[in-house]
Amino acid sequence: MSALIIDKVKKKEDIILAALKVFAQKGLSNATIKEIADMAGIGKGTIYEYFKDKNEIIHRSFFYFQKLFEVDMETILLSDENGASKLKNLTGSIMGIIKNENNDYLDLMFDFWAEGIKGHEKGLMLNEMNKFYKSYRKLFEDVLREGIIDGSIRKDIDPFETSSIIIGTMDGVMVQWILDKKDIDLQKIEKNLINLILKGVGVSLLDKEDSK
Amino acid sequence: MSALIIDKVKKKEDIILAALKVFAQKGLSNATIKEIADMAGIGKGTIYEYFKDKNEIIHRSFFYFQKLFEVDMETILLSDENGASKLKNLTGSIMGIIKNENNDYLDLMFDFWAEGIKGHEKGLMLNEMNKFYKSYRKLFEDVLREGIIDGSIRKDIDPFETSSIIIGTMDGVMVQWILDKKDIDLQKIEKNLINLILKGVGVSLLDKEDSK
Amino acid sequence: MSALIIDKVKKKEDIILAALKVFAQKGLSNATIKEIADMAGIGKGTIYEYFKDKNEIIHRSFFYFQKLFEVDMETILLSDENGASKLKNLTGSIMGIIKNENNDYLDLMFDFWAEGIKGHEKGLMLNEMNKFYKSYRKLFEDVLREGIIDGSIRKDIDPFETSSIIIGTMDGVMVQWILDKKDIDLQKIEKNLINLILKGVGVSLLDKEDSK
Amino acid sequence: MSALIIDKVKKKEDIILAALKVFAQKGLSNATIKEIADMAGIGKGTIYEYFKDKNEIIHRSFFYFQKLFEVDMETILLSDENGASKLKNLTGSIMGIIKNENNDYLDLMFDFWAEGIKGHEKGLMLNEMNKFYKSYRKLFEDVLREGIIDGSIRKDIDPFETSSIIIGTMDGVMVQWILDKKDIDLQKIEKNLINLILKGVGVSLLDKEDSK
DNA sequence: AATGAATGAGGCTTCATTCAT
DNA sequence: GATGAATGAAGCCTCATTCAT
Repeated sequence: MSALIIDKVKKKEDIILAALKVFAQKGLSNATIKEIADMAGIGKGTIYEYFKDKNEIIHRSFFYFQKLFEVDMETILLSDENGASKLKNLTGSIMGIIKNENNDYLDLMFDFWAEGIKGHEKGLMLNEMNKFYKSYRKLFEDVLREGIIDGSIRKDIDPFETSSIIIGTMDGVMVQWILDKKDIDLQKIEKNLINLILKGVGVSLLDKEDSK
Repeated sequence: MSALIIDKVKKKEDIILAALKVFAQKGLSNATIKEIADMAGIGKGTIYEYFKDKNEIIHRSFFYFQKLFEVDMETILLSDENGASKLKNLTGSIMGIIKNENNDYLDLMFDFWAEGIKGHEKGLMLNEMNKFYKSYRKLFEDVLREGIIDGSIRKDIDPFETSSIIIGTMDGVMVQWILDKKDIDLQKIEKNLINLILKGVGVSLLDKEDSK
Repeated sequence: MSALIIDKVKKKEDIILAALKVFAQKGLSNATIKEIADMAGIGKGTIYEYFKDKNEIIHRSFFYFQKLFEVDMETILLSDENGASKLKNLTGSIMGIIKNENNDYLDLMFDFWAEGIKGHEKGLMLNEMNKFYKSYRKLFEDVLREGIIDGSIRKDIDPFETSSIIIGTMDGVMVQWILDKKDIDLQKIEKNLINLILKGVGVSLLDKEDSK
Repeated sequence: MSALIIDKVKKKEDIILAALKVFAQKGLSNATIKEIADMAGIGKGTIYEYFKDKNEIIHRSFFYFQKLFEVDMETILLSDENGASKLKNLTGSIMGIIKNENNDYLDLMFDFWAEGIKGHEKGLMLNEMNKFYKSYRKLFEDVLREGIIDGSIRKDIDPFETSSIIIGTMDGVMVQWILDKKDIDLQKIEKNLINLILKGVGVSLLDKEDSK
């Protein structure tokens, strides 16, 4: 009995994984139920034993997709490093997810963003996305505040806006990478990115003196 | 005669503007020709007097959309300010476009990104997007190099990777803003963003001494 | 004034000739008004100044087409040859039309046959076709009777049925010729055809004796 | 399993039979998928489970239609009658098919002829038609040669051209019959046709003497 | 008189969903 | 529970016809 439930759950996951692959190849609208069923190795009708309709598959796929980006932050946040170090580790972790992602799925980011602000159950997905971003921002915000207190992060920054910017930076380079994997080298980007976040690109007066 | 050509061009543009609105509301796939025609205030069949098929509308809309993001860089680039100042102005200009954009259209960014890497004529649009990003990166790269030479930008950054990151930063905050215009205040973001790019968030030893 | 009427008539004929060409290439249903107008070197709308609708063009084209097959029989029929000779000449004349026909049009035979027994104004065209065939049969019937009387045609044939058969023979070889002009040599066919009609293929007892 | 295959084949045939009826009534181009589906007693979409598109239906219908005209020649050809008798039987057989054909379909002859030399996949059908006619001509040609050898057919005819003519004769009377079933009596035609083929209509010198 | 831009009815086709097996 | 045959709503596109110029 319990086994049956597990099987049911397992099969739903199988279908979602198949759906994610097809969605990533064709886009949410252009993917057909037939294609998803074929990819999952089951019959077209069977899909409907596990999901109400195509929309539900999209939403479940979205939730599943989102989980792939959840980092286990505990080890980072509970370490006794200073804020700047934690920020560095956090950033590295997220870049690692993007980089290592078994990236049949990553392309879907765009589709879900697009679907989130349009689509039938717009509200549901948009809400979930915003929750996702909010928690991310909170994470970075906390680390930034910690750094301000421990003196490793500049006092004159706004932790809230800045957290938004740092996260954006990673999304943004991901976009360019997805669009042009040949031209963009995520490995190199990562180093420069952390460098930029911590030190900026500008030269201060002190830097100048430093360089004397 | 000349008037007719102008009218023809004008009408194509009208249709594209209508299409952009509908695409932004419904998504590229879900938008129907009927909806576009209605939005343009013309008959369904008329669309086909101006465009071969729906795909052509999508592509033309994309090109039109892309033009909205083209900034007139000349005044910035030809000024006699130093590289850091130019970088600041450039960033501000682009943020200005995002901010001021008559934002029925901005949502489409996601759809075009998604369509670019999928969709039927994937190659065409992807190519165009990459050209767009390449030229943007080149722009920033040149300014960064200029700054390195004039001493306003740190020597130890990689101009190519960094240009990619800076552009990404703006795309990334745009994403969050589109998804949640209530929570994200682009105005404030802009200031912090330029600040972050120039100075970073980290505190150097010199900063620390400075703060004494 | 009279010139204007003539112009009008001339232009109708131009359109019909254009229509015939397009019909022959594309078929009645698949030919478009635009194609006909282009072929006639006039505007699409102009067609409707001369014809009520596409159906009228089809019918007028049919009538025009039919005229191409009308032979001037007088010289043949009024000659003082015997029936068999007249039959031979008549057959040769018709084969000549088929053979010499500027054969962009000949293919249309099938379309008109098909349209005649279906199509919107089925009755009209079918009636016309049957009138055409009736008069042809009458022609041959009269010649056959003449031959029976003058002793050049066998007494034991049925002039009515036989006229139908002789005409059919020519239609039938035309069909094969249209379908496969490489394999079918109308020139040779013609000789054999007249031979067959007059003498048949069978060997009579008398023939046998004759061949001794 | 085997039953399923049979059912699938059976259903395809049902659809083709329905299509043939509708095609015969409306013409190939004017027949709609909806009409075919209705005639077959199934849903519009179901058609596409069995056929790729309308064109495939047309082609399959054509092949099916063509089979209706295939005669089982064996019994005729293997008989020990002479060539002339075989010719007579062959002709009678074919006339029988035309006559007895459950003739909702016969009208389609024109449409297929027309489609064959135009239409999208012109080559395919034309080729098939020509194969059909070629094999028919070969059949008659062989019989004629046989007759020439056994002395029942005149030596001075060309078997190839003549076979073409004889087949044409039957097509030709079929045309007249289809166009005007009231006026044309196939029954009577048949007798006269065989008579004409064997003896011709002309009176030879020998005939004349014979009639003394 | 001549035109061609505009139109929408109507055709073909796809595909999410149902349901009988 | 699993399936896929059947379905029809809905979308794209064509094209005969109208009509303002």
